[in-house]
Amino acid sequence: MLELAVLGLLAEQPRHGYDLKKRLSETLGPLWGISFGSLYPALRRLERAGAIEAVDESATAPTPTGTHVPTGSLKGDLAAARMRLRARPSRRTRRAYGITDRGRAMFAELLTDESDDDEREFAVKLLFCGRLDPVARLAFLERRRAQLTQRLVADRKPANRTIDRYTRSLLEHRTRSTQHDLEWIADLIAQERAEQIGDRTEGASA
Amino acid sequence: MLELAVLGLLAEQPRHGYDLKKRLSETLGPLWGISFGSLYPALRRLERAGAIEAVDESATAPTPTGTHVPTGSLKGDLAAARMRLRARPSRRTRRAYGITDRGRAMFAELLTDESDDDEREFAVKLLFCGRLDPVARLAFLERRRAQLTQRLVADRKPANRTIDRYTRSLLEHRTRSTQHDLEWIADLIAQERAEQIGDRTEGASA
DNA sequence: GCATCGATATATCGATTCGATATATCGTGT
DNA sequence: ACACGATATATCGAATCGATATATCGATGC
Repeated sequence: MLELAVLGLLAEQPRHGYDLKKRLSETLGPLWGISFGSLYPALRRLERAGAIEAVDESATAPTPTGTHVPTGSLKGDLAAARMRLRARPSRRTRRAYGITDRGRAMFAELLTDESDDDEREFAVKLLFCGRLDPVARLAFLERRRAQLTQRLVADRKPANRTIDRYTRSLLEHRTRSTQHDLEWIADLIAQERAEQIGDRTEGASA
Repeated sequence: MLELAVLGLLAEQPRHGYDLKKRLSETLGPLWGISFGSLYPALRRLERAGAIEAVDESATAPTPTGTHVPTGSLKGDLAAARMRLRARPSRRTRRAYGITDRGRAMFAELLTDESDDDEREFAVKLLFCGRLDPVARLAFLERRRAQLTQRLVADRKPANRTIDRYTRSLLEHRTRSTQHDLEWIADLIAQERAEQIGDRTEGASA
């Protein structure tokens, strides 16, 4: 799971641990607060497996991450100039990783696997599903749709036991949320289909 | 977290592991698929800590869990009669646990703690917040509201980096979901307030 | 009767993840 | 000069997961 996320980000460009964590927390937000205690071990795992490797920063990365958008003050400019001079910002031995071919293969495999994803896994895969071919992507979204539909069906028959008031509220809210999710996925699917038809038509007319 | 959930359920009545897992998965649903690999160790932890203890089933439990609502056929009745005769269904050495005073104290403490809950923790606490006094319950709900409001504010300023199409969709959906959650909590809070006022009025008139 | 299947039930293992903590550097504000 | 907050990596023990093993029971089919 973490490995998929890490490989997905590193496939774009080399990054270091802190940066990976920031990106992922920004995007996955409250759904998954990744901790360094899992991230750094994961990086070492991936490195041992030959999926990623340490790279020289500044070589490949045009945006050195920590640029921070200086406040525009004179001091800010000076600081930026100093940064540029030193070439390597290097806050406490920064270690950037890049993805290898082996890693790319691994990523493709993890992204393609058709298991019954939980909320997190779905979110992570969605984040990278732009790298799937249209057919696989549609299948991925359809799987999610089926899953949510199934969940709604299960929610339909309320448990026979006595339900506390707050429990009932939670259950009802969950059902509404699932419906909300379902509409969202349905929209995504509709868009995908529209585009695929569009592509075909263009292809035929060309 | 698991401890809070287990103690909360056992405070109602004695239960065994499998049953606990079923109840929790039913209610927390996709948010938290508790595994036996965490449940059984948790039970032993709690037992070691003197928060729960093995109890004789059938002694306290009027509903033997596995009642299953017989199909109404003759065979079903016979099976039920056999069950009743044997008194102890006992599928593979079933171990039921009951809560102790120590456990009740622990539960109260876990439920009352005012940390910044994640989604799971909030759901679990909500499940049991009926056992909080009205003031503490309102405070709990208000904390959640503040948290969600804060999250919306954070979502407001979109990252400066380039965002992939699916990432954007995910982000937008997350914001909508948070709004949805916020409305829900606001409703719960409104209800609480209405009732507290109602109680005060009744008390004054009595 | 008997075989088999699915639900019930507990247990354990290795691997993953979490949460807290330690440490260090850098830029900024005072 | 100093403190502070953001950046950055690392590690530890504990909690959790996911898979697997094992056993019993009731129901279904032959």
